[in-house]
Amino acid sequence: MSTASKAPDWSPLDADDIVVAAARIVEADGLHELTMRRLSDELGVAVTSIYWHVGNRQALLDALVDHVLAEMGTLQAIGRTPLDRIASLARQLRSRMLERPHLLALVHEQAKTPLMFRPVHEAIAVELATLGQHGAPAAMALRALQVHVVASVLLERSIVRYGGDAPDSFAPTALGGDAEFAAALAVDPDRTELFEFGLQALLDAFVAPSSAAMATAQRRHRG
Amino acid sequence: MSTASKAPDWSPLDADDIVVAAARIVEADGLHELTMRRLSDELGVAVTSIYWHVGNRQALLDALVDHVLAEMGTLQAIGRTPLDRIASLARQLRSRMLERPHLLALVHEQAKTPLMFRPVHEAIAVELATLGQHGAPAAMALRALQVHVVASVLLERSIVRYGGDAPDSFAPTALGGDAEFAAALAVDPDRTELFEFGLQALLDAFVAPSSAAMATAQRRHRG
DNA sequence: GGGTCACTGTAACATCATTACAGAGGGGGC
DNA sequence: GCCCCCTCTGTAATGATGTTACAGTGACCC
Repeated sequence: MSTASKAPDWSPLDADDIVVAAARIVEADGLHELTMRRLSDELGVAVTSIYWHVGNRQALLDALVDHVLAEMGTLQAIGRTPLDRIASLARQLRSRMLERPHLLALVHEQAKTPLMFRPVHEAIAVELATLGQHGAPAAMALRALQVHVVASVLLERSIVRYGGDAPDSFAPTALGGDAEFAAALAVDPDRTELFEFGLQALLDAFVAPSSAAMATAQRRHRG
Repeated sequence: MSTASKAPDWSPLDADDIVVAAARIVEADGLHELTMRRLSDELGVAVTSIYWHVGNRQALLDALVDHVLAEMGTLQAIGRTPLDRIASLARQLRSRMLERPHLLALVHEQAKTPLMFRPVHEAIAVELATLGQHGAPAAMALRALQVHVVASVLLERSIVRYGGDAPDSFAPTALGGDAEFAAALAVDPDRTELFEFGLQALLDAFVAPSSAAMATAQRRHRG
């Protein structure tokens, strides 16, 4: 029926054009600036055209989320060892998410945050299998990585938006006089370093089944 | 001047009453249900009274965030070893945050997420000092815990809201035929177990300075 | 030429945050 | 008493938002 492009020589407004324009607005000025009127103004059409093409605002947001998720594509692992390749995937995903903070906030608000892990989901699963991880523990490892990557970016954006008037500082007396500790808490953390710390802790837990794996194994036996 | 309570016998509407009522609305029905009209209706006053007492909506949200943060109070460590005590603090904070999902979302939207770590911030810092952690590495450890606890709750809420029609599943062929792996990914994860996995990985990294600490140390040397 | 389909524009409605304005009630100064 | 100010409340308006009812407009088909 309407599968062909129908020769739209006069005004080729498509639902996709609307989503792209909406993504540009959100990425530039944030979600609260995405209003139906501004969107129609920017596209040079009437508001009702937006509604005709996408339904309503919620449908537009849904399409926007799908667009963002699809745009992230699939990432390629880099490195020789499986751990290196997993780490490279995690870092790439983090970078890509940090590039679009407003769209990230949108996806989170629409409760689709877990889907942002998709670009690396399968690749990391393959690496975990190569690493010798199997069954439920491998699924746990994959999800622990997901929590760390996605959630740390989420929190990192919040820290950046917060601006940070050194809220983490307090007198070193409580720390046994460790002035260096107190000083390190007073300044902005190196967020990349922080990300790497948690990432390496997880990777260590994968290869060295120390107390982490033990605890979950015990819990699994009891449960 | 107006420090005394002024004998308000006819209608003792206070800014605090407004914040409490707002907190109740948000906790019950979510942030989008918190409208100035509904708030004034629920309090039995006119909408302008709200404005007179708290200024505007943003000021109300700020006061609400402060109220929520103050209400969380300070948590008490439980356990004999420092690691046990740190873990208990992390678990308590997580539980407390999970109890108020809507207020949690509010705090996050207001970019105050990092402040939610405050109830355990100092207590964990003390435990880290007891554990022998000092200076910048101790600050890094503290912040890594902050990221894991706060952010994992944030993501967990998103997963719950998402509902989950098993988006993490794919055919086991990609996993070398590990059907158990694929099956574990198809069902809802045990989120408490997932939290414990990441927590234990971090605690292990604190006491066993393996590749995690090594990597950050190397980066510190180069940087 | 008439009809239908895809699409656009005008103008309205309800709801929201916000505010200009006019009070009401009491306390203090005369 | 009386007047004024201070604190607080209510009425009614304004502008922005999402949404929709309704009327077109142009192209295509028979």
